[in-house]
Amino acid sequence: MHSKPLAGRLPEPPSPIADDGDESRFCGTCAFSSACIAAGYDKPELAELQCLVEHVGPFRAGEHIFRTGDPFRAIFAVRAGTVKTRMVDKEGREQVLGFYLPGEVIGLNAIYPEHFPCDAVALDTAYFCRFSFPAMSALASRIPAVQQHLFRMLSKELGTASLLAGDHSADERVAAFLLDLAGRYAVRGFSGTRFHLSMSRGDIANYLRLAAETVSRVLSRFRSQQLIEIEGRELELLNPKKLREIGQALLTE
Amino acid sequence: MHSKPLAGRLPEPPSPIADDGDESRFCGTCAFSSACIAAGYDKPELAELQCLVEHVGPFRAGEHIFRTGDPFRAIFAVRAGTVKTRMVDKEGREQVLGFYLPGEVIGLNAIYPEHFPCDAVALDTAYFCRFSFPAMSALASRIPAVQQHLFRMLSKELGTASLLAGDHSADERVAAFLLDLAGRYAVRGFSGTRFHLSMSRGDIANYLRLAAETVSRVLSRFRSQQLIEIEGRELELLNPKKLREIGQALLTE
DNA sequence: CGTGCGAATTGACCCTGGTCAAGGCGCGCC
DNA sequence: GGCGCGCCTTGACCAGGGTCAATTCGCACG
Repeated sequence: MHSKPLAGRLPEPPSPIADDGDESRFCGTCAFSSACIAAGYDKPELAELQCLVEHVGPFRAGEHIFRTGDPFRAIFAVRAGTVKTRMVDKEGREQVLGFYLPGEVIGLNAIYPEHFPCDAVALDTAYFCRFSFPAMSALASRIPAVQQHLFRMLSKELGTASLLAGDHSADERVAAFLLDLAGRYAVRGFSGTRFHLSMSRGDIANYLRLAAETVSRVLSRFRSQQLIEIEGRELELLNPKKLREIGQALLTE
Repeated sequence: MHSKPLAGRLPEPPSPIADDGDESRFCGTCAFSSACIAAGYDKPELAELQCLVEHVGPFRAGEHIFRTGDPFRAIFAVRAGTVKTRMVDKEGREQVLGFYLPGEVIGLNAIYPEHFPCDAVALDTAYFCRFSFPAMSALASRIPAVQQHLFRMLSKELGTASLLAGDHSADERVAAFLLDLAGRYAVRGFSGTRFHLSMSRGDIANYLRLAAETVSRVLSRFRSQQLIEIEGRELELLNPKKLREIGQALLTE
C-alpha cells in the first residue's frame, strides 16, 4: 500500500494534490505523516493506525462534520476541502474560531470537555480521515512517537490560537491572515502566492473580529496599492514582502 | 541573597510550602491531582510521579520562571503565588497571554516548539512543582491515566485560549475576566467572591486588549453600580449574577 | 430572460475606546 | 518628615472601525 518510500523524517517534498485517491500522496501532506513515518510504514503498528482510520465524506458546503455538544469520539484530518469551526452563542451570534485546510486536524479541543465545544462546517466539498480517539490513545500508549505527535499537535494549536489575540489594526490583521493562509498552503505543497479563499468575506471578518465591510475595504486598498490581486475569491499575493511588513506585529509575536 | 532565578537553578532543599506546609493539601488543589489519584496514592507508579517532581522557588515578584527561547525541559504547576505569561515583540511591546493561579500549570505551549515561546513572570512570591517533561512522557506511556490527563490539560487550555478572542465591549471583557478568576479560585478551594488581584491594572488591560485607563474606568463604573467593591487590588464581587449577565457573551461561548 | 437572493463593495455618519495630560494615592528611601 | 516613583484614577479630545444604507455583481431558478 504505502510503497512510496519517504526517506528520513525530515520534511518530505510535498505533493501537490491531496484528494486524488492516492492515499500515500495525501498522507505525505497530512498532519499525521510524521507520526506515521516515525512509526514506520512497514511495521505492524502502522497497520493498527490504518485500522483506526476511516475515510468519511463528501460533505457539501454548509454541512456539519460535527456539532456543538456531540459526544467526542474522534478527531478528523482534512483530506480535501476547507472547514471552519465556530461557536454560536445563545443570542445566535456566530464566532468563527478557525479555518482548516487539507492536512490539518480538527477536534482536538474536544478532548477535555469530551463533547465538541464548537461546530465544524464544510466551506466547500470536503473529505476527511476520521481517527477514533480511544483507539488513538491506546495506540499512543504503545508507540511513543504517536503519543509525542499528539502532544505536539495539541501544543502547536495552543500557539496558533494567539494569532488573533492582540489588539491590532484591520490592516495588520488582514495582511497577517493572508500570509498565514499562504504559508499553510505552501507547507502542504500548494501555491503560496495564488489560492482560492473558500470562506466568505463575512467569515474572514468574523474570524478577524472585524466587520465584513472593513475586510472589503482593506482588500480593496491592498489591491489599489498593488499588494494583492483579488477577484471574487481568487487571490494572488503580488508583494508578500510588503504584506509581511504590515502584518509582522501579528506574525512574529 | 538568592541567585538569579534562571541561572542554573538546581534542586533546592525542600522549600517550605507557602500556605501550610502540608503537601497533600496542596496536591488536592493541584491540576495533577486527578492523575495522582487515578494512579493511586499508594501504588508504586505514584512513587515515580513523585520522583520526577521537583519543588522550586521562591521566586519574587518580577522574577522569571522561564524566558522566551529557553529550551523546553519541564512544565510547572503553581504551588503558591501568581504568574503571568507574556510575549515581547521586537518593538518591545508586551503581550500578556495569561495569568496562572495555584494549582494551574504553565509551559504546555512549549511542547511543540521545544523552546518556551513566552516568558513566565512571577507577580508575587511564588513556588512551583517542576515536572520533567521527558520523564512525564515516559510515565504517560505506562500509565494511561497520566497520558489522558496530559491530553486533557492541553485540550482544556485550547478552550480557554478563546476567552479573549471575541470582539467584545470593555464591560463584557472585564466582567468575564473577574468571573473567570473567581471561578478558578473557587474551584481550587479559595473564596470565589473575595480575592486579591495580584496583577496590575496595566497587566489586566494588556491581557484583555484594552487600555489601562479603560480598565480603571470600567472598574469604577462597576463599583458605582454596586456590582463590585474594590480598593486597590482587594476585590469583592457584590453582584455576581449581574456580572454574569454582562459577561455572558464571553463566558458561554 | 427576468427575478430574486446573497455576497461584495462603497459611502456617510457615529460611538467605543485609545491617547494625552493632569492630578492623587501609596510606599519605600534618603 | 519630605521626596520620588509607580500605580491608579479621572477628564478632554480624537480616530479607527462599526453601523446603516444604497448599489452592483454573480448566480440559481422559475
